[in-house]
Amino acid sequence: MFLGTYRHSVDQKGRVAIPARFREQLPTGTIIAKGAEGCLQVYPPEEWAREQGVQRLGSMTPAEERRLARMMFGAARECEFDVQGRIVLSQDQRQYAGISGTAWIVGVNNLIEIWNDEAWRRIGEATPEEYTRIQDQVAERRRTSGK
Amino acid sequence: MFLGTYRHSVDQKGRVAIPARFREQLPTGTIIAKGAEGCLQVYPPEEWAREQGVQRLGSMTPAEERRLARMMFGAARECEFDVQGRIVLSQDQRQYAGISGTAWIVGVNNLIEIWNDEAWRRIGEATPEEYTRIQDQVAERRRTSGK
DNA sequence: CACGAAGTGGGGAAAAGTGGTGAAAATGAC
DNA sequence: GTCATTTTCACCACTTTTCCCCACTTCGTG
Repeated sequence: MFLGTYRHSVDQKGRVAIPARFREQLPTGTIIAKGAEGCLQVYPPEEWAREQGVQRLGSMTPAEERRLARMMFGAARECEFDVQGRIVLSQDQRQYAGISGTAWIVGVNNLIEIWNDEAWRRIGEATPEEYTRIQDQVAERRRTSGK
Repeated sequence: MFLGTYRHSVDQKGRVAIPARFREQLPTGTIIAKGAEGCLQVYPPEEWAREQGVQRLGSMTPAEERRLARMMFGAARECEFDVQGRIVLSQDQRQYAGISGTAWIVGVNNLIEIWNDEAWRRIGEATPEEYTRIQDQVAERRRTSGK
């Protein structure tokens, strides 16, 4: 389980330190991919396997799903850690996520997300009022849509 | 079962002592997260499991749920007790709950909440009249909405 | 009043994160 | 095919943060 938010620096070579708490849960075969809302997502092998199961292409696959699968799998890469526990974000990945200088590294239960400052401020930070409202909203939605 | 309110100090490192009565009911795997109305909530493992059960993030997760999952898990941490029985509140958590100097630690049946002075005075203290009114309000709401 | 348990505060060792340098590998030009 | 240039990655040194341990104070109890 990945929990917590960390702000780490990204140097000119695109290196980011993955928090030690996260790193020790990430075996080789961990994948980094593009994610929704402009973040990058780090998948442990089992979680990646789950995605592969969900997004399997075939002759009956609708166009939109084909597109998603191409983008997602096409842009993904295996993570390689250096001795200090850092991974290198490719030029392409940094551009996609708008990352330079610093990044937020966020544990989201089953996977990890990497965000640029501005996007995380918009998506992830919330006043108590906002947080309460969103929580109530999702709770209400679950209640009405039959759990 | 967690009962009672305690006022403890929060030092500059963000450490708070959890009351001994509470601590002895909290096994490893206890989680601290943001809660509604600006408090922090301490979940014993079973309570946390029940709470977050559904929310596994994947490419098929709807937007609202993604947002909530990011905020919820991003702000949560596993509690780690030192030898004195204290936990560390992260910078982010302290800011969210407006905590510095002292905090109220409140047992609320199945979980524990942590409040700043001012918020707890507002939320937690009530005159007999208020108390009665709120009780009746909740009872009425349950009656009308089935259950 | 004395004793023990619970809470508070601070200092130091160890771990985690950051930035830079140099060697090796890959790429491209001639 | 060779040489030069650029990129990549492994290593090293430094800074910062975390957390572990010790000592003191306070509170409740016998």
